[in-house]
Amino acid sequence: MLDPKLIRGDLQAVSEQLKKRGVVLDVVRLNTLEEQRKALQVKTQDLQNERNIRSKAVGQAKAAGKNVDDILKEVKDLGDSLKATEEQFEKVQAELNEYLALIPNLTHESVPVGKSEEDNQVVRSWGTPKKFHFTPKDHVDLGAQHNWMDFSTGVKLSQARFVVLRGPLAKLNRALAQFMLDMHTELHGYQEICVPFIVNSDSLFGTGQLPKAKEDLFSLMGDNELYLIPTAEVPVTNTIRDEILESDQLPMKYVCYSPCFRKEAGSYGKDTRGMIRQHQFEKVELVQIVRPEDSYQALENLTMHAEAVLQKLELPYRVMVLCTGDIGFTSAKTYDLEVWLPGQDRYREISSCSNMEAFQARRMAARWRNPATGKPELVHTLNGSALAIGRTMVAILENYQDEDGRIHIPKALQPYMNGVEVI
RNA sequence: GGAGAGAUGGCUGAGCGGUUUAAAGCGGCGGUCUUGAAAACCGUUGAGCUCGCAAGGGCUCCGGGGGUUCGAAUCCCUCUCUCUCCGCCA
Repeated sequence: MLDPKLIRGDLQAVSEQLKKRGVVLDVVRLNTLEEQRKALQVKTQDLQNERNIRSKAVGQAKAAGKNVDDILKEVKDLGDSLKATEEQFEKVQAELNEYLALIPNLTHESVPVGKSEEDNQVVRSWGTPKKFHFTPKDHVDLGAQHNWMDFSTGVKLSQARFVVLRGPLAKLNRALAQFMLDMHTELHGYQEICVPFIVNSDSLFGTGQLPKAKEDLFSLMGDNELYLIPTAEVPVTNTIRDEILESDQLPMKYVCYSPCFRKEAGSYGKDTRGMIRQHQFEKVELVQIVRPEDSYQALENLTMHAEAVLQKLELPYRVMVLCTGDIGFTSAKTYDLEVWLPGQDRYREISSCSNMEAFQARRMAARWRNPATGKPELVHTLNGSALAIGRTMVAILENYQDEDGRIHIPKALQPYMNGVEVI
């Protein structure tokens, strides 16, 4: 959510900024609603004040043993008009909030302006794509050879975009999670956290998945409105919802392993082959809660922590800065890490690291007490995948294959595979 | 799943229809005293919204939502959560 004061104070500037994202604000409607809000709020509060004063007079008159019939009649009419005004005010307020909740974050000035994925820019590259003296297979063919990666059973158990992993690949999946968690806790100073994989709508509103991306969430049947998490970002970031943190608690750095569930509603026909786009996948997520002045340095650090995983696994990748047209709803600046996939002969996204600034914090009422002012102020929140485990497995299969279709295990990962060097 | 009890500021806890503008204690912060500290004493200490150039006003919040009333922390309905006991259970 953007600062309502900013929208009120300089709607034109906000509107210009959002145009870079391809979002057109209904300036006239917003102005109209805001004028109505102001008038109705003032009127409501005046009437409430009046009611409070009169009601108190009733009490005093009664205590003094006077007759209160006249005052009572007077205040009753006041109550009626108050109720009507309050209803109007709440209606306008709700309409305004509904609109505000759908406005995306403003992008940082360093974010390149662009329309689509095509306009994202390469920031840096690491490693060189390996030359194979044979035609490399893709992960689907490699995974199928011993029935280690089984999509048809996934369909039988659930539906399309689910997979069953067996034997060495199931173990590789577990090893990767363990390896990443150890790296971030031991080398990068994150605290491991284990959270619910089912969350309520308040949490999803807090991190910005609701109301806008509701169609991409799996919801649970039952009386309560509950959803499967699309990312650990939701429960982990929401741990500080409605909190006022002391300054010595910052920065908070959490690493969390979790499954993620996404309907992929907008991706019909995209990546239908293989493990790239599944309804359920696992991920190790980094979340940082920081002071506002530290958030852009934190974004650089967090991105490097994600990169470190790829470097340890010796997987070639490049860092992209997403342009204004491709960046996510809640983000002010995002770096995507793209890993080289020989089977597809191109780079594919394996991590996304973002600074949300105060966008989520405002939705969550997540604050810290600034010692300089003594007042509660909004924190900045960041998160990034480090990494998506399914896609990392895909990258290892395709990059570490030999002519026989065997997979060599990256050195750093061997201790997590009981010393096995090849599968 | 069944029965009962409860939810009040950072914490403990009073209030159960009208000087509550939420008592009191603890904690926090500032001060006096002290070489320094402790103790004691004094003062101070919630959040959000809003009007205003400012000074300074006003409104809302006692788990969430709704209702009764001129007036609700207090009465009613409902949901959520916590605790105790019973049942079931990885």
